[in-house]
Order: sequence, then structure tokens, then C-alpha cells
Amino acid sequence: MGFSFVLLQIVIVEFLFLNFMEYDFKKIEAEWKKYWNDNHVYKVSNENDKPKCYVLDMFPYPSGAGLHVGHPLGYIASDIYARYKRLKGFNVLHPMGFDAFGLPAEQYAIETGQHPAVTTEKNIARYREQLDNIGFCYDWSREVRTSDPKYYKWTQWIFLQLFHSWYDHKADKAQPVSELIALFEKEGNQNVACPGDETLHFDALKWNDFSEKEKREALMQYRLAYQGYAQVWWCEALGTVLANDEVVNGVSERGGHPVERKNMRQWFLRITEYAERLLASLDNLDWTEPMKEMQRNWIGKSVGAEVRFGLTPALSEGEGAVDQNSGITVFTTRPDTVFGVDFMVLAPEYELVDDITTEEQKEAISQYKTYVKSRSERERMSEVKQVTGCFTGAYARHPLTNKNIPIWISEYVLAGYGTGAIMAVPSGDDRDHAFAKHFGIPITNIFGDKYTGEEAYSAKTGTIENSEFLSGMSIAEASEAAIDELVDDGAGRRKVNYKLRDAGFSRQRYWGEPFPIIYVDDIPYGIDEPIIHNEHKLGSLPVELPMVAYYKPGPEGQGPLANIEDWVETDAGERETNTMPGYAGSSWYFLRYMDPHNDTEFASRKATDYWNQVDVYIGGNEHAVGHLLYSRMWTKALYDLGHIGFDEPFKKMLNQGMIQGQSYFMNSFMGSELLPGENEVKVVMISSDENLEKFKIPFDLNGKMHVSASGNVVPLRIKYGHTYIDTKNRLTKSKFLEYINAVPTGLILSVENVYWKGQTENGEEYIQCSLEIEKMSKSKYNVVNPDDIVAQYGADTFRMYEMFLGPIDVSKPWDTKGIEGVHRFLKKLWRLYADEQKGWLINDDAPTNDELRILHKTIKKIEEDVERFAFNTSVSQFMICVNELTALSCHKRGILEPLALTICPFAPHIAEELWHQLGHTTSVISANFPKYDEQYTRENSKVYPVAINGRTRLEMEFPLDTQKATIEQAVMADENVVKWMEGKPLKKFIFVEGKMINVVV
RNA sequence: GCCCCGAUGGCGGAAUUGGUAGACGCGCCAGACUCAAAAUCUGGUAUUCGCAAGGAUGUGCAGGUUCGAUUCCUGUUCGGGGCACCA
Repeated sequence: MGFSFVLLQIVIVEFLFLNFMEYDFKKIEAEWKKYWNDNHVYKVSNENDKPKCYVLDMFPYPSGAGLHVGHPLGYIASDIYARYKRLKGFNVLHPMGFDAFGLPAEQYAIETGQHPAVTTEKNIARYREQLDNIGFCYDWSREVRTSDPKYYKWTQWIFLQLFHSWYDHKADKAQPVSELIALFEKEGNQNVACPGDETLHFDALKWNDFSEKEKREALMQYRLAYQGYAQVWWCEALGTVLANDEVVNGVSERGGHPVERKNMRQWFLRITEYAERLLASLDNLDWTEPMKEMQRNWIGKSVGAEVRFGLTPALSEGEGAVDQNSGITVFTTRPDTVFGVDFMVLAPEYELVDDITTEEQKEAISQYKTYVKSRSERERMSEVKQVTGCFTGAYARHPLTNKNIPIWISEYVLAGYGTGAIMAVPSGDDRDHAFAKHFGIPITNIFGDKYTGEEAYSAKTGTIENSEFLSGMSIAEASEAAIDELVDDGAGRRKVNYKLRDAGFSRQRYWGEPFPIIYVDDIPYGIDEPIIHNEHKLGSLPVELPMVAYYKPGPEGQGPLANIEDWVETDAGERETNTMPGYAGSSWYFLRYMDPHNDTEFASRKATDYWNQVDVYIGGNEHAVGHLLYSRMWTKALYDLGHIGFDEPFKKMLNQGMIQGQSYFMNSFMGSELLPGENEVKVVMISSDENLEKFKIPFDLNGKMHVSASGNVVPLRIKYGHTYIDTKNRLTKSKFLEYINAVPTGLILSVENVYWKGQTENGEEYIQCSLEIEKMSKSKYNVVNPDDIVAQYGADTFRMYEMFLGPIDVSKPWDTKGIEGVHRFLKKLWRLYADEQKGWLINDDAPTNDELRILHKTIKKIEEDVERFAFNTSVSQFMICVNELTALSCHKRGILEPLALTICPFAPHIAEELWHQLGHTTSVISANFPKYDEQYTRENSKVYPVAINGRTRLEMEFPLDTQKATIEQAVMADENVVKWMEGKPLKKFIFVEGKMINVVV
């Protein structure tokens, strides 16, 4: 014992002496993080002569699971870019904050009683710690949190701007509602079509006669933030509205209660008024084409016609008659098919349905509507093979032929889509065709031979037949002619339709921004309006979210705020009890970073003019249409109203791919699972079907089988599987024991129950497991914490490894295979500067040409790569550079000082350490990025691949400025070329300068 | 179902504008150093035929355009993301 203690001491002493110049990333990283923090190295000023550059990350939602290795992928990329730009002489704004309102915190509050503000605070602290650990150059003095009253004060303020605005199509911009009122007083609304209700018409006289309520209701149809009705998931048992996410397989995720669609009064943003501008200005953005394409598709502009079908006399006469004016208007992109209409389909929610349904059909229609209430929009759109519907018994009148057209309802027509009604042309549309076949509705053929009777002819070529005056015309001609005729008859008009729908802006939740709205006699007013502000002194923002003791929903599906009577009731009236959705705060946060502590404005005009648009925005493409579209709309609205000087928020947009998790499942295992909160034992059989057969597993052992919907046995997930599984996806007996001891699985697991698949090379028994790539998420137990990686290898290795994994925009599973290589590279880099035994190695010898070539090529490559965001190839180049310099035993300051600067954006800690070791006293980030010298990057000859008939056969070297004729002569004279030509005559000689030579015979 | 993306060695990937497919790293194999191990270094490593020289094949699959295709076009399969209240 004593002996080995002495030995240990010797070893330690030896270790300390011999390794004093070792690459000690722990020490280095801790030291420089402290230095950066203490010296405010990353603080950015709004006053600066340098050109500006705004590099932004999508801010995270601080979830309880903490940051996982997938989050930093984009952050590292933007950090590299920000540091690079700073070294290149830009004043770089690179901020970070938190999207802190959201459903999960509230859900957690419901379950545990902890206030969302408390858990959010805690989660943010954790995120901050994890982010700091990676060494980002954020200016934390500019941090924003959407749940901070100082922040959401301005979210509410912007909401009020939208509430007090309308979209003026003549000026093509948002204008204050006050101007609209002035207009109405003068001439009514005859010159400003009403976006919310096309049937709303009034003159000045009528307007002035309107009551306050009527006026406000009319204005509501114009406002950019307005109230309307929308369907939500209503869960009777929980007494609450559920998010789409919380509804799984048609029942509530919590408790498995039934849910149904319910119409509720909601706030909306009239984003549809911006549809055309959002579409048009995409062309000028430096976004990826797929990203723009997704937005275009989401906006979904289509040109066609609106066609009005009248109702048959039977419906509009006699007792219980339907109003003669209430025909059915449809939108169609194919007016040319109007003579092929065999029936009409209304969305089951369509208002008129109950009025027109005949006595005989009432029961059937009612039953069908009940069924549809249980269906999500997604299901209704995607399950196309399943045809459902119901006949109303009523008929419409075809506007051109006067024929009776049966009116059906079906779930495949969505209420919020177009007009909520379609004219069905079975011979030309697949779904209409399937519907007609299914219900035996006779089909009119308007495509002649093209329609076979088997399937619809939906191609957009050919001529229209059997269609009166349209017969023989091409589709384009027929469309025009049909629209002209419909317009003449007063039965239709040309129409541009957008798939884009107004954005629902209400949530029946607690943890979100309260609306700055008070109802006076049931009329909603902004709290900045005189009736509230002057008379009741309630007008100041923010409307703070009150503390609550519990998070139960309010009466009739209202949010929890409805329960707080003191808060709801004010002198002026009742407060709005809904809160704003998650995207409210995130729609404008990039503006707040520019001037985060401003108490009097959301951001000063000076600050927004200086920083202007975000130069580079990096984030996941799951936000391609949601967040990015809303931000664009808010920016345009703020621009229209004169608050900012630009109308697009993000000049350049880059997507980061998702880092997926690796989940492991046992394929051959038998055990039993204790159901959560119950004493019931569920048998979990984990096996391939062959094993089920083979071992005749008693299904009825102690309880139920764990069987999926498809009837297959569900494989058992191994939580945090990556720490237990070997390289051949096997769980060995010892690891299995370790697993069941360490991880609470909720299972009764015992070794006796295990069916061992076989034995490993070492003779150990194992369970065969399978690997699945899934989203990295806490609930899937496949999350990898960056802290663990940083602790083991350091932040610089982690940063470079994430970049080395591949292009940032590609999704890939997380795998630590290969991280060693990157770590080795950094150690090798270090050894160019310092030797573990001999210490500091830098000398002032003059660099050789070879060394200079390596350096300058590297600088050039890094510059090109960073500018095009190809960081994976940068890492490769650094490796090549270090390998070559190592081979040359280069320890020269003239090479290694610029190299330290070049690698600084990627590995800032080691760069800072080396920079200071080289004798500098200020931060490496304040230095200048080295410039490459072309004389070292230019080659003067090229080894050309010579191909015969496109197949590379040999190589020949020529000086770069050699003429084609000279090369041709030399190539044709080469004996190898002659051999490969096999005596055939030369057909063509292709020479691409600097690339290749091809001899065609 | 609709929209968008992807598929290249055992693995992550490279090939930037249609011009030498497999850079760089991991893994694996062999060797050096070492009492030994770790660390480090050197060489090899797409498949296939061949002792070798060398040849043939090869970028999910089937076609097409081209002197030349991982790259462009058409179709198709599989995987991922989004589809409007998760963020």
C-alpha cells in the first residue's frame, strides 16, 4: 500500500512536469471564457464606424429537457460566421434570447403545480449555462425573453397597431383605422371592399346611422387584428381546448378522452391581405429556392373564377324557405369544366347545410356531421382512399344549363378553404371521380376519348367536349370563354384565390401574452383607446400576466385567466381572457435585439435604421412557413405604418438540418411492464414474430400484451440506448444488468425472463437490438447533452466536430464515432506550437515557399468555405494544413500566427490561448483575418486527366497557359493514347482548360 | 394525400459552374516505438477478376440528354421534415 502510494506520487510529479505544455482544453477553455466575460469582449455598440453585420439564430424555446446536441448545430455555424465577419472588420450583432412562452411549461404547471414563470426561469438558466459552455460570442447584454413584461409590452403594442390598422389596397399598404372611419363618414364603404365580409355594403348615411356597436362590428371586418370564429379541439372531459399536438389518435393525449371540433370566437391576424406582397417580395430574398417554394405553396395563389349556383325553386319558395339570395358560391381553377359539373359538395360545417337539408335526409346529415366533428383536418385531407359523404336532398341550379345539381356534404371539402364549397367535376378530378363512383352519381364526360370512365382525366392538355359553346376549345380558351359567359350572366367573376388563411391568434391558455383588450358592452376596445384610456386610466402597457394559483381552464373553454375575477373585471369592462400564441413574441424579436432596453419604443428608429435587416438568419426548416411568414407580415405592417425602414426581416436565410437521435429497441426480450400509476402488470413481449412462434409465448400470462394498432408486438425501447449498446447493436448480459440497475424503466425486468439471442465473441450472452433514427427528444430517451461531450473533449472539439459531421443543412443522426479524430487534430495543431516536453516551439525563421503555399491555400479555402457556409470542408482543410505543416516540422511564427487567426472562428478557445502565447495582449477576436497572397495559391501547371471516349485512361501534365493545339499535338502523339484509340480515327478532341482532355474516337 | 428535402465505401461525408468519384475523418488491417499499455507515428483500405502488370463494375432503382452525368430531365422506391393551436 505504502509502496504504491509513493509510486503514484512519482507518477503525478512526473505528469505535472512532463505535461506542462500539454493541450489542456479544460484549463484553457475555462480561462478564456472567464476572460471574455470579465472583459465584455463580445459586447456590441450601436455607434460604430465599421460596416454592420447582423447574424441571427432562431432563438430557442427553453424546454425542460435542456439543450441537446442538435440545437447548437446552427448556433455554431452562425458563431463561426459572426466571428469571421468580426475578424473581417464588421461591427457584428450576434444576439441570443429565449422564446419563453409556450404550452409545455403550462402543461408542466398543470401536472406539478409549479408556476410556468418559475420553471421557465430555471430552464433558461440551464440553457444559458449550456450555451456558455460551447463558447459562443453572443452579446448577452442584449438578451430578450418573450415572457418578460418589458418585452411583451411591445408585443402587445404591436398587436394594438395591427388592431388599429386596415389594409388599403389602393395604396397597397396598411393604414390607420382612423382614416377608414373618416372615409366611411364621407362615402361609406363603396370604394373599399370589405375583406372580412364581402356582402357588407353601406353608404355614408347608413354609416352615420350605425350604433357604436354596429360601427365597431363593421370596422372589425377590416382590422388587421380582428375577431372571428374558428374551430378548435374541444375536450369536454378536461373542459379545455387542446392543441393539435395534444390530440393523439382522435383522443386527448392526457387521459384519452374524446375530443371534437368546436367553433369559438377567436382573434386573427389578417395575413391574407398581405398574400400578394408576401409572395412577390420572395423573389428578392436570398433564401434557398426550396424555402421560397414552400412559402409560395403555402400562400397558394391560384387564378380562376368564382361561380354562383342558385338554389332550386323548391328550396326558395314556400314554408321554411331559404333566402333566395343565399346561393352557393364556389371557387374553381377550372372554369372550363363548368359543363361537367354533376354534383356539388359543401363542407359539413357550411352554414347553409341545415337550412337546405330535406326532411328525409336530416337524420343522415346530422349523423354525418357528428362523425366529421371527430376528424382532424389532416385526416380529412390525407385519407383520400376512404370516401365518405352524405346527400342533403337539396339541389342547386346550374348557372349555365339550369339543370338540377344534387348537393352533397363531405369531409374532403374544408370549411376554411376557398368558399367551403366546390362544384364537382368527376370526369376531370380524381377525388370527385372517386366520390361519384362511390355514391353512384352519373358522370358527364366532357373530355371525349380522353376520359375512359375508369379514372378522371385531370391533365391540363387537350380539348373540352360535350360542353355547348366550349366544345372543341382548348382548356385555356374554354376557361376564358366560360368566365366571360358567367360574367355576362351575372353568375360569376374572375377571381384570384389564396390558400393562405388568416392566422389564428387566440389561445385559451395561461402562459402567453395577455391581450391589451377590454370589452365594453361586449365590444372589444384596445386599451389605448379614449374610452378606456381617458375615462378609466387603464391604458398603460404592458397588461401584465397576473399570477394564478392553479391552471384550470375557465368556464366554457375560456383560458385560465377567466377564473381571476379581480383581473378580468375592470372599471371599463371585462378583459380579454385569451392569450396570444407562441409565434406572437417570435414575430418581431429580431427588432428588439437592436435596442433591447428601450422603455419608450419597441426599438428606436435610429437603431433599426443602423442594424437594418438581418444579414444572415439560421434556423430549422420546420419554421419554413409558420414563424418566417408571420415575421415577414409583422415587418411589412410595421414598415407600412412608418415604424421601421425596411419591409423584409431576413435578407439571407439558411436552414440547419436536424440532428436526429438514435433509439434502440430490444428485438428479443421478454419481460413485464408495470403500467404507470396502476398495479396491473402488462406483459411486454419483445421479439420477432418467429420467436413468438418458436417459444409459444403465453399471451394471457398476467395481463395484456403490448400490441400496437397494427397488431404487431411493440419492441421495447432501451432508454439512453447509445450508452449500453455495442457496435453490433447488441445488449450484452452485463450491460443489461447495468441498464436495469441504473435506469428506472417502469418495468419488472429480470435476467431469468430474457431470451438470449446468442453469444458474443467473448462468450457473453446478448439481446439483439435494432436501431431507429428518430427526432431527438426527451420523451424518446435518446437525448445527448452537449455538456457531456464538452466535458470529455472540450468545446473546441465539440464545435469542430459538429461542423465536420457534414453540411449544416443536412439532417443526420448524432453519432460520436469520429469525434476522436477531430480531437486528435486539435492536439496535433497544438503540437505545432508547443511540445509537451520541450515547451514552446515557436521560432522566427523565415517560412519556406512550401509552408507559405500551405498557409495561403488554407486561408483562401477557409474564406471561400465560410462565405458559402460550408464548414465541414473547412475542417478538412485545417486537417490537411496541419498534417502538411507537421510533416515539414514547421514551428514558424510567420506561418502559425496567421493560422491561429484563421482557425479562431472555429475553435476560439485554443486560438485565444495560442494568440496570447504568441505574445499578444488583446483578444484574438479584435485582430484582423489574414489575407491570402495569390502568388502562393496559384498553380502554374496542371496534371490533366486524359479520357478516351469519356473514360479516364491516363494523366498528362501541361503548363496552365498551354494552347489547345499544342496539347492536342502532344496528346495525339502519346503512345498510350495511340494504344487506347486502337487505330480508330479521331472524331473530336475536347479540351477544357484547367479541367480535362477527352479524345473521342 | 399534398408540399419540400435527401439517398455516394463498413460509417460521417468530398467532388463549389456537367469534366480524374470516394478529399478529410472514423473504423478496420499491418507495422514502428514500449517490459507492457496508453498516447503518438508510418503504410494499406469501394467492389470484383488477376501472382502481378492491368482490366471490369460502381453514386437508391429504371430510362433519357451529352464527347462526358453523383451533378441536368422523366418516372419510380425508400427515408426525413412540414401541413395552419408543439416550438
